[in-house]
Amino acid sequence: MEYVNKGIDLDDAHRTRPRSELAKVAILRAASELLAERGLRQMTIEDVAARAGVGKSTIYRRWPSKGSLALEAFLDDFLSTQPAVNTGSLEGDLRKALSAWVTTVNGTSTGRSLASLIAEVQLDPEMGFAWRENFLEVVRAQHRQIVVHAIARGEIPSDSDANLVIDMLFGPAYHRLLHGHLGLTQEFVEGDVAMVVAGAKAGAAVLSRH
Amino acid sequence: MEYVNKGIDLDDAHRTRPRSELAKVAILRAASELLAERGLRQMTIEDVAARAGVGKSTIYRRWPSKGSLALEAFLDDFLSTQPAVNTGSLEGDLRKALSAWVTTVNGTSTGRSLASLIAEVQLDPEMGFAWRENFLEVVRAQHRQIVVHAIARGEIPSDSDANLVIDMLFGPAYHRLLHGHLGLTQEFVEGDVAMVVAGAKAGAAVLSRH
Amino acid sequence: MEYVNKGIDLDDAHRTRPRSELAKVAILRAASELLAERGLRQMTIEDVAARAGVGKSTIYRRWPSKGSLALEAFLDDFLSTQPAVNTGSLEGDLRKALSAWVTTVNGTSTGRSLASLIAEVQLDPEMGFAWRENFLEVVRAQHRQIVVHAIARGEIPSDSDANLVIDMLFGPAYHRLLHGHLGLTQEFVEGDVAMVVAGAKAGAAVLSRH
Amino acid sequence: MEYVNKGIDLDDAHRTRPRSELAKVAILRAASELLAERGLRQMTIEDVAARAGVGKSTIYRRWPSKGSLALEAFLDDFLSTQPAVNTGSLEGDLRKALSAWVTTVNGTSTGRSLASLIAEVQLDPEMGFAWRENFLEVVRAQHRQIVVHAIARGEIPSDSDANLVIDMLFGPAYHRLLHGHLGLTQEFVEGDVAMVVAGAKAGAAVLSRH
DNA sequence: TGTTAAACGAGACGGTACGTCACGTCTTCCG
DNA sequence: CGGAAGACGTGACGTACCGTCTCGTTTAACA
Repeated sequence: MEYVNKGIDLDDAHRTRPRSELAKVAILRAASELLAERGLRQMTIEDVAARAGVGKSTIYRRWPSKGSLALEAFLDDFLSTQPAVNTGSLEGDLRKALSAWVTTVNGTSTGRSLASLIAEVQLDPEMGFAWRENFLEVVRAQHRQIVVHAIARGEIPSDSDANLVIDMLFGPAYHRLLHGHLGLTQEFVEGDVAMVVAGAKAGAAVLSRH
Repeated sequence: MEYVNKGIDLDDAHRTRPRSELAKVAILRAASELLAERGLRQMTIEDVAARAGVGKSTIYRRWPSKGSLALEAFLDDFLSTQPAVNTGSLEGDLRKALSAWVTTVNGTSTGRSLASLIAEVQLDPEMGFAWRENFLEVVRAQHRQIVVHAIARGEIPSDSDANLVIDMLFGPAYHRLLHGHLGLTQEFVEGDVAMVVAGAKAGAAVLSRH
Repeated sequence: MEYVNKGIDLDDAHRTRPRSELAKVAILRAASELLAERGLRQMTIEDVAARAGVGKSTIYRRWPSKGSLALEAFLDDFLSTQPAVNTGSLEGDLRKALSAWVTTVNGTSTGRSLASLIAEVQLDPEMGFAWRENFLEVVRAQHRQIVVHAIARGEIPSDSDANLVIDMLFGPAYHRLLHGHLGLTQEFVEGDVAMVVAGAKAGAAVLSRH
Repeated sequence: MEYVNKGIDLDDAHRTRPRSELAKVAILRAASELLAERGLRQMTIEDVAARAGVGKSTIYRRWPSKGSLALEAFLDDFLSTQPAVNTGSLEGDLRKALSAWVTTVNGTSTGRSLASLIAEVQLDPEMGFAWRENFLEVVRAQHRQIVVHAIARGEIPSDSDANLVIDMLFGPAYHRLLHGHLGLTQEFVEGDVAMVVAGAKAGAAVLSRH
C-alpha cells in the first residue's frame, strides 16, 4: 500500500511513534465525510485539513495526492460492506455477492464515491496501481472463491476461468453504475446472475480457448 | 445534443449561418489532438485555444466546459470506428462488435480518451446527460439490433432483454478498460462472447423475471 | 476637433450625408447618461452601443476611444453651464465665474464626469490634445476676458498675466474637486476670489518676472 | 492606512511577523519601476508579479487593487522628496516648498506617476480615502506649518486659513500638471508665490468670511 | 423608379488582463 | 521539536471588454 500510505507501516513496526495516529484518523474521517458530501472533485485538501483540524502538510506527509487519500478513506468503509459468501450453490453465491454490491452502491453516496474514485484512476496514472492493489484485488480475491467453490462442488467445469466469470458478473454492474443508462434493479441482478450461471455451467468460461 | 453543441448543427443544416465554422473545426481538431496526447486532465482550454489559433472566449462561447468540448471532439473519431454488424449469427455479430471495440480501444489513445471521458462524466454531473445522449445511446442503439436480429432468426427467445444482453457483452469489456486488472485479449473476447451466447440461448436474458 | 470627431464636419459641410445623424445623437445621449450614471470606468462601449440601439462599429467609426466619446458627450452639457460674465468689476466677474463652475460641479454627476475625464486625460496620452483644444481652451479663453476687462478698466496692471490669474482662480477649485480633501463651499469661493483680487491688484501677477 | 496596507505595519512594529517581507519589498520595487516606465494603465498586476518573482495571489493577498499597490509604491518615493521648510519668511517657505514640488514633478516619471494616481482616485471610489489619508494629508500637514510659522512671525493675520493658503499655492500647480496647458516654469513659481504672499498679507485668507 | 454602394445593427472573432481558486511546498511559531 | 496555521509560487480557471471583422439589411442618391 505504498502509494496510499508511504512509510507509515514501517514506523508502526518500530513502534516508535504510536502517538498522533489521532491525526491520521481525523484526516481519514474528514476525507470520508467530504467525499460523501461533495464528491471527489469538490473535496479539497484544504477542506479536509480544516475539518480534521490539521495542517495541510500533515496530509501531504502521508498521502501524495488527493486521490490516494480519498482511496484510503473509501476503502474500509466499502470493504466492510462486501461479505464473503458461501450459500452452497454458485447461483446463490453470485446473487448474494452482487446484491450486496448493488445495495451498497445503488443511489448512495458510497456509490458516488466509488464512481469518483474509478474516475480518478483514469485521470491520475499514479493511482492505477494503488487502486488495483488495495481495492480491486481485495474484492476480486474474495469473489474468485465463489468460482473455486463451484468447481469444487462440480457445478462448473474445473478449468473455468474465475476471472472471466467474475468480470461477467460485475462488469455489467459497474457499467450501469458508471454510465447511468439503466438502473441497478432487482431484475438486473437476476438477469445478470442467470446469464453468468447459464454460461458457466455450459462451459463457456473454460480457459485456454486460444 | 444540447450540451455538447447548442443547436449549431440544425442551423447549419438550414445554411442560415455559414460563418466562421473554421474556428469550430480548428478547435475540435486541437482538442482531439491534445486529448490523445495528454489525456483530459492535462488538456487545458488555454492549450486548445493556442493550438487552434483561437481566443479562449471563442471556445467558451460554444462549450460550457472542458468535458463537453472533449466529448464532442471525441465523438466523431470514435463512432466512425464502430461498424454496424450483420454476420448472420448472434455469435458472429457479438464477436465482430466486441472485436471492433477492443481494437479501437485496447492500448490506444482512443482508449485512454474514452476512459478519460467516462471519468469526467462521474465528476461533472452536467456531463451525464450529454454523454448518454450523444455517445452511449448512439452506440447501444446499434448494438441492440444484434439482439433484434437474433430474435428474428429464432436463435434466442423473443422476449430476450436486449439491454441486458448488450450490457453483458460490453460491461466486462469496459470493466477491464477502466480498471486495467486484466487485458482485453482475444481470449477475453472469445470467452465473453461465448458466455453471452450460451446465456442468451439458454433463455437467461428473458424479460420480466420476478 | 480631429480627435473627438474625425472628418464628420467636412462631410457635413458638403451636405452629402445629412442622414443618420440620428445614430450620432443617440450615441452621445447614451454615453452622456452612462457617464453620469456610472462614471467613465464602468461605462463600456458595449453598454453605450446597446443603449443607443447601435452597433459597436458605428461608434468606432466615429470615435477612436471611449475617452474621446465621453469627452464629446460631456462637452456640450458642460459648456452651456459656464456663462460669459461681465459684472463691471474684477471681483464680481471672478466670483460669478467661479460660482457658476462650483454650482455645476459640486456634488453633481457633472462634477464626477469632469473628474473622470481629467483622469482619462492622464491615462490616455492621445486624449491630452483633444482635451486642451476642445475643453480647456474654450473655457479659458472666456475666462481670460475677465482679466482683459479688468485691465481695460484699470483695476489691475496692464501687464498682468491673464493665464496666471485664471489658474490662481480655478486651480484651487479643481484641486478640491479632484482630491476631495475640502469642500467647494461658499467660504472657499469668497476666499479664493479675495486672494486672487488682492494679489492681482497688488501687481503680483505681472508678466516677465524672468 | 487600511486600504493601502492592511495593518501590516503595526504587526511589524510589534515584531510578531518578521517573515517574508522580502516579497512585499520586491513587489513594491517592481510596481514602482513599472509605474515609472509605463504609467498606471500599462502597468499590469501580472507584470508586477513576474518582475517581482512572485505569484499574483501574493499581491492580491496584500492589496485589493492595482491602484492601492501603485499608491503604496509611489508614496515613499515621493514623500522623501518634499522637505520640511523653514527659511524664516512666508515667501521663502512658499517658494522653497513649491520649487521642491515642481522639481520633483515637472517632466519626470514621478510627475506622471502622480498624475496617474490622481486619475486612479477619480475612477476608483475605494481609492479616495487612502489617497487623502496616506498622501495628501501627509503633505498638507507639513505645508500648513508654513502658514502657522508666518502667523507666529506676525507676517499674516492670526486668523488666516491655512488650508486656503496651501490650496492657493498648490492648486494652480496641480492644475498645470494635470492639464498640461502651461508649463511649470520658474516664472510660474514666482508668480504663484507672489500672488499667495500678497493675498495672505492683505488678509484675504482670513477665516469666517460670510 | 430601380439600382447600387454606403452605412448600418448585430454580434462573433482573436486577444489581454482580470481576480479567484486550489494545488503542493515552505516558513513561522506555538505547545 | 513536531505540527497547526497559513503564506508562498504556480498556473488554469472562467469573465469582461477590448477593438476588429464579417455578416445580411436598410437606406438614400443617382441612373
